[in-house]
Amino acid sequence: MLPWLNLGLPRTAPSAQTNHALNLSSYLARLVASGQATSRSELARVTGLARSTVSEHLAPLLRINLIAEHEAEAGARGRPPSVLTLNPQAGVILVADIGAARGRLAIADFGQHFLAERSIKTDVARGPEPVLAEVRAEFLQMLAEHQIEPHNVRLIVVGLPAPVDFASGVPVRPPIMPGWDNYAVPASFQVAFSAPVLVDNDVNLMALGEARCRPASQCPLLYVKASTGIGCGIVTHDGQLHRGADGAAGDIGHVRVPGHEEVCRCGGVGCIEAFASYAAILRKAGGEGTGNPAQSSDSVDGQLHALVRTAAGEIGEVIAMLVHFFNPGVIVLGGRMTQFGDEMLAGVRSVVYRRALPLATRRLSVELSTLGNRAGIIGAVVLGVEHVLSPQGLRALIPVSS
Amino acid sequence: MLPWLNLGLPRTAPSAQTNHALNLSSYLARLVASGQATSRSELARVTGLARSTVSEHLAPLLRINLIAEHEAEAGARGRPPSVLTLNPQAGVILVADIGAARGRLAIADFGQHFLAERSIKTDVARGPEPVLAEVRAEFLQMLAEHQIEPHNVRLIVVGLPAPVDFASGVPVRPPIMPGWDNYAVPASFQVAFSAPVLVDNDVNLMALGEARCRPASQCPLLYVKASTGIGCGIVTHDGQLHRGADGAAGDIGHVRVPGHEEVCRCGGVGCIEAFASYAAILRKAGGEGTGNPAQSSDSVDGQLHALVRTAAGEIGEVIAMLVHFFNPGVIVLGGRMTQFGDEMLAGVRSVVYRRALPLATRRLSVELSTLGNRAGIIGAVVLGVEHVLSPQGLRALIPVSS
DNA sequence: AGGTTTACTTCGGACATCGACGAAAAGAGA
DNA sequence: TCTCTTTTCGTCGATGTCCGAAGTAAACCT
Repeated sequence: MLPWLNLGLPRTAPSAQTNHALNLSSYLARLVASGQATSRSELARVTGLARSTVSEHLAPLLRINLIAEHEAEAGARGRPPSVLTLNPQAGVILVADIGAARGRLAIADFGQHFLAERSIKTDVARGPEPVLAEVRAEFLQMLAEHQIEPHNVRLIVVGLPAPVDFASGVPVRPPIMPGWDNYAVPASFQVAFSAPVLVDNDVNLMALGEARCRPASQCPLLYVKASTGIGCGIVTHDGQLHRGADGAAGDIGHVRVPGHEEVCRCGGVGCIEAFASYAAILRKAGGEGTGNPAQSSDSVDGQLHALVRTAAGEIGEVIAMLVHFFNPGVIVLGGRMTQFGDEMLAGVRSVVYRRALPLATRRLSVELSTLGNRAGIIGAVVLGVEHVLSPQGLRALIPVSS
Repeated sequence: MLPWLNLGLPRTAPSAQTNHALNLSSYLARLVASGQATSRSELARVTGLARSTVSEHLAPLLRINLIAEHEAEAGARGRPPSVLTLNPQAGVILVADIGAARGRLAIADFGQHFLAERSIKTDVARGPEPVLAEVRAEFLQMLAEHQIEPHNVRLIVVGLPAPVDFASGVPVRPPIMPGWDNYAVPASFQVAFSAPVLVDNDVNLMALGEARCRPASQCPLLYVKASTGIGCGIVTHDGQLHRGADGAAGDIGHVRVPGHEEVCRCGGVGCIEAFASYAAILRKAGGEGTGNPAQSSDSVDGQLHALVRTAAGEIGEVIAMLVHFFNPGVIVLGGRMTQFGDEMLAGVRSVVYRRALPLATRRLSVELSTLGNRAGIIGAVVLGVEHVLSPQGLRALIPVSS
């Protein structure tokens, strides 16, 4: 006799009928957005629904101009379909990937096209107000340059180099951002825009971007970023970001590695990011400061060469452990350390394949990021589009008439 | 301009209408099974559906006798409800938690009551045929003793101390089970029973059992088992088991810890389970063999005391790393190491709370398993009940008439 | 005995989904 | 050029799902 077991129940009953129509509309919109279907007939084929049902649930999306249809150039046999796309005039998403020293801002529409993009200097140590004020100003300027009315902004997505409580959009105990703890980032944007604001950890956004640019079968995916710090983004087998109980998941920079006594900015000793991060390598290589030490691995001098190899190996040790624990399908390496290219990749791979069990590495692939320093804003666009096209997001757009 | 992004889409369209009714019936059945609702009115309140809808979708479940209703003893004001329970006569689930040296078998009904339970000796090194044959024989004997017809067995759930490909039910490259690699465990049971067979890693089942015996808000949950080996089961924030890309997730026994050179049975050097597992401690404590060295921490002599403390600390180091990476809401310690009780708990806790970042440990609780050595069979029953009551499971039971 | 409360069933209406039919718009072939 | 085929799209009735209202049942309270 057991106590009652808490069976794995969804939090909400299926088919509360009020939002069932929204679920279908949302599903259709996401199929169109992902390019898996471009006409009503194709949607019917992909979903298995009747064409009439598809048309019915497409109607509200066309009515609010979220989806546009235009004539297709013919070429096939029968009547040419009316091609469905997300309407570029439906509004834009503002995304900001704020790093410790630099930030990347962009404007995207729901069709996942970048309308504008720029990189700015940020110094998060100055505190939230000046940094966010500059981001807001840059956003307004970018909008003006492209003649986009601010009220056409549907959503703002911000990535921060800190643990973030995603539900409230608030950084929690950031180790490197004095003054940001519990700062209400969404409210800061709502002085200039009326759109909702999503805030997430920057590495989470990069992981999401990489995951969505690959076949879903590669999940679970681990994105490891090595720049000033070392962090990790986790995408589970069903494509969801794993943020952990407190939004602190993936914070592997302060894992202790043996044999190193460097003092870390977190106050601890022997943290991997105190030894193997890009910043630490620069320090050891002779304090070249902000200079760019390596454009390609050919120009790496001997000492730097050795430092990168050792650091990559230590990172590989940690990754090998994560492979044991999490057994991902693919590991993507990102951050400024990937400037060292094959040096970095080989260093990590050799340790991972040597250390981890054959079963977990048999089909594992370890790769460099294909998105480079745009992974953050791409992931932010993904998060934004998925949010707007989610049933909850559509509820805000579709009038309650029906 | 991006390539098309693979937005996070569910693999199947919502509302294919053919199984929509099944979804609702499944949801109702699971609510009844978990004890969250015991009458039609209560179901209506909990789900938000109309009472008539509840009755309608309950009907097929009553018709196939999966759910039974009996008169309630009165006591409240109005008409007493007809109490709904999972019918004990609906059939049984056979569960087996097969360990390296001992196995635990049980018969349970869908109401999550254990009808029979016994422990047997197993020696998995003898290969799959003799071990599974004995399990089958024991099952048949247990059924006979309780006068249960073998054709009333609806499902068989087996836990094995090996990585398992859950979809096919086949162990893959087990490190300690010679001859089991790719052995078709389900087929082995189908010579005696006609029921479907689920096979999973034993630690996964224990993690599932612990997770379901706690409020869902404690997820994500990590279950760490330290016995002959060291393993870990992962339950994500939505209550799902994370099995990894190859079914190898949680295999943390072969994480390397610094400062130890013990040779592990996996062939590596410095694996944590070669140093800090229960078996390793017994070896070091003087090779007492199969004797039971500690019934309570009072009887632990000084040397054993120190060994346990050190081992718990090393396990704590690994757990601290997992906390950094995964940020769980609760960590449950299980396995034979928990015989050392508070000694073990204190050793792990002290390291975890000292090592991990405050953010991730602020609300983290580290606890001993409350289910003890029954966690495996309890988790197996959970997996079985959830499988039978899932929409797919119900489809097999409910005739296609409607 | 009658009122109150709670629980369950039945029934008709509102809505969703489907399949069938027909119209529209292209190319293919006579 | 005209007709046939092909593919797409819209419309309409049939079927099934879900809801709310009304009615019935079974307890307790006064």
